[in-house]
Amino acid sequence: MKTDSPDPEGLMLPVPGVDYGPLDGLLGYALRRAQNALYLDFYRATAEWDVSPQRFAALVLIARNPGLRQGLLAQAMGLHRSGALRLTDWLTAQGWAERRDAPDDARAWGLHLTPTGKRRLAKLEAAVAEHDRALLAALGEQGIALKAGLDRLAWVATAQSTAPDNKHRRPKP
Amino acid sequence: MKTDSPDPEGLMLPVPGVDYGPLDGLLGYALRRAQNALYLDFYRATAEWDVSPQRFAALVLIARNPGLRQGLLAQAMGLHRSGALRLTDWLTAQGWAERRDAPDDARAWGLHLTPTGKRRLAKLEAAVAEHDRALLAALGEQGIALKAGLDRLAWVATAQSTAPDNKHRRPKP
DNA sequence: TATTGTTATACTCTATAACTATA
DNA sequence: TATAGTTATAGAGTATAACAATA
Repeated sequence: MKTDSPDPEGLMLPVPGVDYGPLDGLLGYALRRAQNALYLDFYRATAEWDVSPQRFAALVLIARNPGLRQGLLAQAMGLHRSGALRLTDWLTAQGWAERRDAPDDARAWGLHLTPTGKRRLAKLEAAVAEHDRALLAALGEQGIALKAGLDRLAWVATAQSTAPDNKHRRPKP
Repeated sequence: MKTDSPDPEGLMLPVPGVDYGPLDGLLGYALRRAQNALYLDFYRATAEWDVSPQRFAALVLIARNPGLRQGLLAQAMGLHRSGALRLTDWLTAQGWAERRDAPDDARAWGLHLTPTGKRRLAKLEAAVAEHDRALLAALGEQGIALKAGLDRLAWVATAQSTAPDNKHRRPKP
């Protein structure tokens, strides 16, 4: 018998012969498909750094806000404190970032990139920017409109779910 | 001392005073922010059914393609076989769906909604459709363009990452 | 009394690998 | 020999809860 070979997982391609019903018309499903594709493409474009999109975002935030607190990082990324801790642990273990004492609060850390991290991030940022440019180029003028539409959608959906007459229900508390 | 109360996690709101650097300009980051917001809003709008967006998609696929194989479900959703198994386990355990013998292949299952599942899905689909309509309404004519842009982006990003001159590297194999 | 970060723990999601029973 | 599904396991990711040190 043949031992299972790894399948090319993750590609959320439309399967011929399968009826997607209302999914094809939903904004939310289109968003998921797009994010799935973009996620895989991000990995391809940044393979040599082995950094997930989320970790990339954390690196940029630390780089642009030297001394950033873990708590603020969590808030900016929509994470729990403990999530920011794990994230920071990984970044420090990989040599990207380091914790230094915060000058004004003995409880807190200030997060900083290491010199190595700065050097690596410069190249990684360039690769990500190039990746994004390639996508925008392929989309043409639709790309600009898309970006604007996404920014607005984030705003609208947030307004909708935090409207005062709506019950808040977080996923699986 | 006060025992920790659960924080309102998951909202990826821009934090005042934090510099997001290049993130604000990236298509990929805009996509992530939008999906984050939409995800939370989906949960709010469908709270009484306790079904995630992904499980909702599975239900629709089974409903529109009675007798669907687990393997095809996996393919359509970009999952591994074992992922479709877990998903199906959950759907059957909750009374949404059931496995029946496939008429033409003794190895395979045919997936079907239960009568209860059909009844529940009708209402859930209506709630999701209404949720989507509300978003589109709030976006105005930008919404139509956004939907089209997302469809195209999924296509473009897929083409980019599956181009013959690009190395395939799946995330963390 | 509240906040920052930590530890310990648990649950979800999703993958890999090896297995079975069919084909 | 290949395919459909299963089992067992492992690794992310992210949450909760209780805690220490500091504010």
